Amino acid sequence: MGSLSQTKQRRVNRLGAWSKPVPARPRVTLEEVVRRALDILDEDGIDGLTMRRLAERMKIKAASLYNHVSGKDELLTLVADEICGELTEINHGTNWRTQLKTVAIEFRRVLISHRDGARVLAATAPIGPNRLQIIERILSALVRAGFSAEEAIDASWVHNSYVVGFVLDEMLGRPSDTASFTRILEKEKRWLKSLPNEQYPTLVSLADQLVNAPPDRRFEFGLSALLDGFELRLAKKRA
Amino acid sequence: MGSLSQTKQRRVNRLGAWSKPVPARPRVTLEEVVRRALDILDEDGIDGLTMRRLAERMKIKAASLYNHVSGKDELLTLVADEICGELTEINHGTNWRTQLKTVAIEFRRVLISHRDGARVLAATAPIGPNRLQIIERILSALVRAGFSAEEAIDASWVHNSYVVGFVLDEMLGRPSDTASFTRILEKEKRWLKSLPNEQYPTLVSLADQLVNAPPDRRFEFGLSALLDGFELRLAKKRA
DNA sequence: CCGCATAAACTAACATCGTTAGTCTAAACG
DNA sequence: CGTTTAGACTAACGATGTTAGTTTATGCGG
Repeated sequence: MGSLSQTKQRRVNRLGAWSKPVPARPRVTLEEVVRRALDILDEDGIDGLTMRRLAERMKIKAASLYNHVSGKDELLTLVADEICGELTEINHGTNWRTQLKTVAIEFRRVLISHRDGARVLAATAPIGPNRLQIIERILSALVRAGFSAEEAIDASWVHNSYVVGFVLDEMLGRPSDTASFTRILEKEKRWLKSLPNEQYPTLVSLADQLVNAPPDRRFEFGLSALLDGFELRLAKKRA
Repeated sequence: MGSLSQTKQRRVNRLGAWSKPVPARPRVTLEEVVRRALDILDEDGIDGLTMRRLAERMKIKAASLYNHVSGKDELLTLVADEICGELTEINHGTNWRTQLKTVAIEFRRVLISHRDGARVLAATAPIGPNRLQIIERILSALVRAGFSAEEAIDASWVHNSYVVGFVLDEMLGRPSDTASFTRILEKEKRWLKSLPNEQYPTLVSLADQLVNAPPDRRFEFGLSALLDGFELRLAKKRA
């Protein structure tokens, strides 16, 4: 991953009253930093994940974090990979389609389980072992299934960005609190119904179903459609 | 690169000295604010779009922006809608599939044409007339084509989040400068090839094609697959 | 067992950021 | 012409990411 930046500094020993006793040498590890960051993310979301708050939680000052991480960007990248580490192994016994479906569903579940998980993924580069592992698995499954290299690349990429994009959209403006969420839904429904009928006839007439549409069904609808499309291309090639 | 050279002008509140006469009543309009914000977005990206920089560009102080906009969130929402306003009218003569395809391709083109356009969309609520109009069109096209209300809702939602999610992913970590972009691609290719073969065999072996895969083809691949899936469901229902 | 190099903590500060409070001014209107 | 008021202003607050320089204590070679 990114090289850790370390500053070579001239050391000047000054004598004087050492009135403030404090530190120790190995206080925190990188793994701990990442784990704690993920904790904060779960509690307060990505906007609450601050270098200062993270440091405070670790009983450390903010500047000290830069001994373990080159900046917030690298931190988020590590958190993203940590999240992706929760995906379980792929089942090699099944066919490509159920593999892709399983990974997608599990991926979404994991992303939802961490507050702003999708936003973290969408904001960081797809590097890091766990994240690469996911792509590798999808890609190899497609190649083994008979897709050409080009098709496999396109399909795996699309597969990945569909999941992340969907969850990102799904979670947009969603409060962590469940009660206030249903209140928001109610408000949205009323708002939808109130807008001009001439301009948005379909939107207005379907307002209720639009708001109440279960995200799980929506996700699987799109996923199935996508996989159907993939399958069709594979079938055409065999013919 | 803000220059500090601007001398602060003394202004005495109470008695005596006035200094520079200044203001006027209707200095800026909301439309102008949004348009300027979009200009800045294009030049410097979403991180460069700052209330202060926007104000400066309009020869106004930052606080004055709050007379036109409730906050940065609303500003971004307006910018998002402004971007969506660039989509041209849908062609009602064609069938649903080409309509969805045309909108998707045009949508992506527009999002790409504005720096961080997808990030703005992904960060704001889907309100605003232009943005709603897009959903309305897709939705009504699907309903007219024979999809059930539920299917049309799911499909239009997926269609929308696919486009935004794809472009978001596509543009991740992409510099505005073209020259430095190809340099980054080269570096990524080398990086991909350098990682452990045992863990990522497919990724490594397909490194070149992975990096050189044209985004346009990828986008249309996924889009066609998705539409194929939609079409399949429609056909099944008719049977 | 000791001194020293160094990793890792610290303090302090900088430059920005979004946002609020309160003041003032000039255009609009009766 | 006086009053009202939208819309500008100044000033400040509290955060944020990040850098520079300093201090400390631990591990290691002697």
